[in-house]
Amino acid sequence: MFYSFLQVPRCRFNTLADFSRFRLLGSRIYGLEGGHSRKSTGKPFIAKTEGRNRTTQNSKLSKIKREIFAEPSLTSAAVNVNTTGISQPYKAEYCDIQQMIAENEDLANLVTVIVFDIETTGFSRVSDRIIEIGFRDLQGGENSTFQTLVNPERYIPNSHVHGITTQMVKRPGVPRMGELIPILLQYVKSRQQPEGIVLLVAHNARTFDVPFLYHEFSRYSTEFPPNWLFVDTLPLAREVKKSRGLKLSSISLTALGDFYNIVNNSAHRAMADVDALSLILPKLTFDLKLPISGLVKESFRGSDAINSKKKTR
DNA sequence: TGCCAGGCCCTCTTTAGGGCCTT
Repeated sequence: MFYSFLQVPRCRFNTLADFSRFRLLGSRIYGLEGGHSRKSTGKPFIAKTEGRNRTTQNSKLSKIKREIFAEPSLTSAAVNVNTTGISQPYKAEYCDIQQMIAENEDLANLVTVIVFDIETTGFSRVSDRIIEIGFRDLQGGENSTFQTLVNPERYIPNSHVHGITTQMVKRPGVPRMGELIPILLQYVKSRQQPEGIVLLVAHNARTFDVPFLYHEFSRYSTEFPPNWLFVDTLPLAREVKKSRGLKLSSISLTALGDFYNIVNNSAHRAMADVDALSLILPKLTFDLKLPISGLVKESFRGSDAINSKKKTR
């Protein structure tokens, strides 16, 4: 029997419901069960506490994962990470990751899966800016989610899309990107396993979220940490639709949510979309019979998304 | 003056073009 790493009957991840929350700052709480509001948070900087102590949970999780990934097909031998287009400085680091994976049969214990989403002032990675981010570590535990508005220091022309207004992001306490990056790095670092890798998952990550994030980091002379890998769920959804012959009119996040009966009352708010994708991802990996080693295989570096060129045919 | 995002995928294609997906 084959199961997705996120959808195993034996494995109950206490990540997506029934959690209390810890707020670093702010009063607005987002959750999967209670729906989401487009109203201003007023104090936009929020982290959550979710359920149990993470150490205890990790212990159980590790045991479960050891059971899940005991199958030969899920060992590191199956991992074949594509290094095409990787710049030389990154290549050495990337080889280190490959070596690390190859030397560890217990791959799952090395990988932290974080679903993320951004809201922006528009589609141009060059001229537009990020105005909201949301992150969720699917392992759950304390402070497993991270979300905040971001002050882009400019007018927001597309409030009709996400409900985020210029006034909202100009409030005191809303960080600018330069202030947020160190905190974001610290958040991800706090979630990863020692010497582990992080899979950051987003819908249309390759051509939207990752390039946007990359350019924002570049503006502040910051590079993605070498242990960050990205996964785009758009091609996964495309593959599911193709291989299973699903009658999906679209593979947008909204359409996928509808298809899998996932309620999202605040689409186009970062954390609401993160929560939706957090529920869609297990469905996709299950349908594709994709273990975590498969997700690693599907992953790419941030620099790959920037350096890739349009295919010539 | 005109443009104003860009990469992937599909097909009525491959020496191309249009739709999709993200905000």
